[in-house]
Amino acid sequence: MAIEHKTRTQLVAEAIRAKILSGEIKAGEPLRQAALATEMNVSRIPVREALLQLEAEGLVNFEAHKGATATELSASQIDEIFDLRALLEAELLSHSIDGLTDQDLIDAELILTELESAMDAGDTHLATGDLNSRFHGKLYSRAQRPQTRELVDMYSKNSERYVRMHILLAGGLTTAPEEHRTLLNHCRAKDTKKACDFLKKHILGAKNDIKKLLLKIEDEKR
Amino acid sequence: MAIEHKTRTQLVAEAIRAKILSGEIKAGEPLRQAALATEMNVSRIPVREALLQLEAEGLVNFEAHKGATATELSASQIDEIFDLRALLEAELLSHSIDGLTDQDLIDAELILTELESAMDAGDTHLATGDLNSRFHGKLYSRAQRPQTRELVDMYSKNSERYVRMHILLAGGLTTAPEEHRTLLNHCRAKDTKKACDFLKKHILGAKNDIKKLLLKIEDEKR
DNA sequence: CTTGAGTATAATGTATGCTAAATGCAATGT
DNA sequence: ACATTGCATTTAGCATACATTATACTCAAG
Repeated sequence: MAIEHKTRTQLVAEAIRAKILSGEIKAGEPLRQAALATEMNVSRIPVREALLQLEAEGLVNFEAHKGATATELSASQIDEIFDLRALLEAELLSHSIDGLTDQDLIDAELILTELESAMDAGDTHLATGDLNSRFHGKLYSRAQRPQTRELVDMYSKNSERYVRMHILLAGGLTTAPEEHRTLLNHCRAKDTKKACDFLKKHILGAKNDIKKLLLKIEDEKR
Repeated sequence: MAIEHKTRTQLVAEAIRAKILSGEIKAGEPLRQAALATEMNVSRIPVREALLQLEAEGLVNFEAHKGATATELSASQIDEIFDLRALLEAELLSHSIDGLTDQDLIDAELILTELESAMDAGDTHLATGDLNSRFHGKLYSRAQRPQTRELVDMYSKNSERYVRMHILLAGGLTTAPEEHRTLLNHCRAKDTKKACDFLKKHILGAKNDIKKLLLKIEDEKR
């Protein structure tokens, strides 16, 4: 039982990350080192290092002598990221699907029902952020592709805020629940091709919804 | 013409990166902050930040309170990285190929002949590091997929040392030149499917060569 | 009124030094 | 001889202080 000794840098990074993902810090907003430092009772050094880390995660843009801002994803960037996700997640699934145990599939189904009841209850926060990624993650859990997994997690985290925004503004991805069921069934049948193709469609479908919304917002800015 | 004002952090990062890629710093070797700082006549702060950046690039492992080490890629990690490269580079090429101009193709061919004469002259350094990636990069140049491109560049940089090691130890990838020609011809013909499939094979072939070599080395360690 | 140089100010970048954690070694006890 | 505890040394983490860069503002010239 090793107790975790977290460095201030890690704590600060977690705090800022949470703020960005929750929307408390909006896209494009500048992140002042001094302000964050005093707010969290640390010096600017750990703040700087945390920002550097978040830049690697794609949540922050760091420009020399100009400071950091929360990244603002344009419609075209969303487009590309979701294409990447479709590609990478299908790859992961293809390597994982044969290794999925009965228990894994049961677990995935449990997560699904939990997700559905959360959505019925109107809990968009849990429904999108945590449960959704846990469902997908469960399906990828047997892939034994740590680097690919890391990429996928990074991009899904990064697009999470936009998915959530979309659900709030557009009244929810009402198609998602059935799609998840279909995907799960393909996995049960160990039908790799169908499962991966369907997964790609699932992700690209979400992309199109979100992109439409973003384009509308970008237009309205003029 | 804006003059570049590079921060010390950036300079240090470049220096350390070059040392790792050139093999001057070997995989697994610890990177002492104080030593690097005095060596480069800077304080430890820019060194720390540079190491953080390099960690994001996958060239360095950073463990709290224990320090940084140059990453050591196992055979299975090489395996995964090259699979990713095959996937991502094919994706890039598929988005770029239709946009390639005649001039692009001429440029690519010029790079190829330069590469070939460099290899004939036994210049493995130039041949692998720079020219090879410039050839591939030219083919991807019209993709308009900046994030994908960034990933591809990252992974190819990261595996560069292993490719070079392979060339040194195994006497060179003698198949590469003809393969590059074939790939270029498919691009000229705008035959997206053939080109992408061939590119994947090209990358996966290199993977297998390098993996064999790595497995042999890993065995010899016992 | 516009434009441009110069300066003031605020933010980032970096050095120095202190604090705290991890590692190796020695001493002590079994 | 071995394990274990405590100390010393090394190294990383962090705070404070200073240097440098970018930017906004002023004021003068056209």
